[in-house]
Amino acid sequence: MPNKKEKIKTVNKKKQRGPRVELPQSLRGMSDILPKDELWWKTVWHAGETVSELHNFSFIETPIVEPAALFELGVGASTDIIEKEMYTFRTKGGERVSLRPEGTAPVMRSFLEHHLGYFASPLKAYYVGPMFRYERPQAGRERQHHQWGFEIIGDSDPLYDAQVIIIALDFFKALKLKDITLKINSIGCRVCRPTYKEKLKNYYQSERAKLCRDCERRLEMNPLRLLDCKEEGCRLIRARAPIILDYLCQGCNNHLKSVLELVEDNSINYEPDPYLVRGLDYYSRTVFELVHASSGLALAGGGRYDYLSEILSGRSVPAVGVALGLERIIDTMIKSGNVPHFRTKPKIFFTAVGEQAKKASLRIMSELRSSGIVVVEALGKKSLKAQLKLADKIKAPLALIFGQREVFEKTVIVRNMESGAQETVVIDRLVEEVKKRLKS
RNA sequence: GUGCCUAUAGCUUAAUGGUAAAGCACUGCUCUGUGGCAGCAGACACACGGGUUCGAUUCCCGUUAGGCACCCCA
Repeated sequence: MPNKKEKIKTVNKKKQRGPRVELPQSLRGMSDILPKDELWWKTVWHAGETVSELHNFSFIETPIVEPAALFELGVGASTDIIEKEMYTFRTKGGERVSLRPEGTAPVMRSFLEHHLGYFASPLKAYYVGPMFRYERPQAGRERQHHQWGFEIIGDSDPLYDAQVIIIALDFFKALKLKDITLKINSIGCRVCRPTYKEKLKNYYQSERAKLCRDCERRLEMNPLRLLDCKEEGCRLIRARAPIILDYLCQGCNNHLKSVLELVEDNSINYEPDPYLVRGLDYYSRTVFELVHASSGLALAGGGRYDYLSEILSGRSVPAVGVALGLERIIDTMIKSGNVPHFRTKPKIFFTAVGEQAKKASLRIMSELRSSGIVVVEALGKKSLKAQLKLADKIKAPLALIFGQREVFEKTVIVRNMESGAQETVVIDRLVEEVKKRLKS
């Protein structure tokens, strides 16, 4: 006997194993969003839609691929994002194109290309979609990630700086995400920033011998980044470094003051951070990050970009915006014990036994669905037992049982899954009866 | 791009220089038209490639992917 069994086993195994093929995997740093995370993503999308509507932001969507020059000009050719992290390639037609590393430059491009200033002034628009950066993945960093962004284009009033901060915080509030701190700074304008940069460079030059190796490099490449170094020695040097606030011009100073006043007026928990500098060239004046307390991760970042339009088109259009990192937000919510609070409709489970019943059931399910009832089935399963097991698994409040007998009687059994009570209902009244039971 | 760590079933984790075990999940049976509980049975894995070896899932190297740090950023 055992011999027989073994023989069959091996035969089956051989049959099942086809030729070995290698499944192409997803690329590094690019992950699938799987059904198990559906509720998280819907929670975020729903919060985003709600907040956008309440603030009257219009929807805009730009292509994922743009001319490489858009970002090289807009974001800044010497920034790390462009220099090392952008996916740039040639198309068959020979154009140099890039996968967008961020959303602001494309929205500005669209604003200028379609003269959206005529649509609304200022234009308030939101976008959501994937962004691409060729980086080494680690916690809170992926090569493809999703951002939800808000832009206000066409006005330089500090009120709008405050508004983008508020809308981002409203987003977090809608997600019930707590412990968010606003880190804020001004990086000045092209009048005052160069002076400060020079001062900073001079100061660090004098301390050069004590700097770490990275900072020696930063001194030449990007002096503002010196302020970011986490080395103990460099931090000590930083403590006595000139800070930009002392070098802001009158205009920038007033602007920052107004923004901070508005932030305080709205009782926003904030921390002025004179060392906050952001890696994109187009920022001017206000820059900020919204940081989650326990992880220290920036969940959103933004600022004013009054020069972007000029760089792209020669026309001066002031603007301010913010972008939220969706993967980081979901990750943070999971880690801080939040639950997805997106509400799905109750699902009722339809079971059918026997060929005839199964054939007739599609029509009945259609009728239920037309009335807005979510119907789940597993008609591929033979036994009623297996079908009811699934009904239990998805926590359906009601199961409908439709078999040979019911086909003839033109009825359906409605089973309350919690109490186990069941009633026979004529098909004509099924929608009505199901609705009645879902309400109570 | 640099450095360190990791890779066993769908998931979480064992063991082993002689091709692998468990829990959860899955399929089915006990129960031919009634879920949750239980029992039983079944299917499913050593990431890929190379080397050392009589023999490698185990040791070594490479590739790929994941984690962490740097760099930078959402």
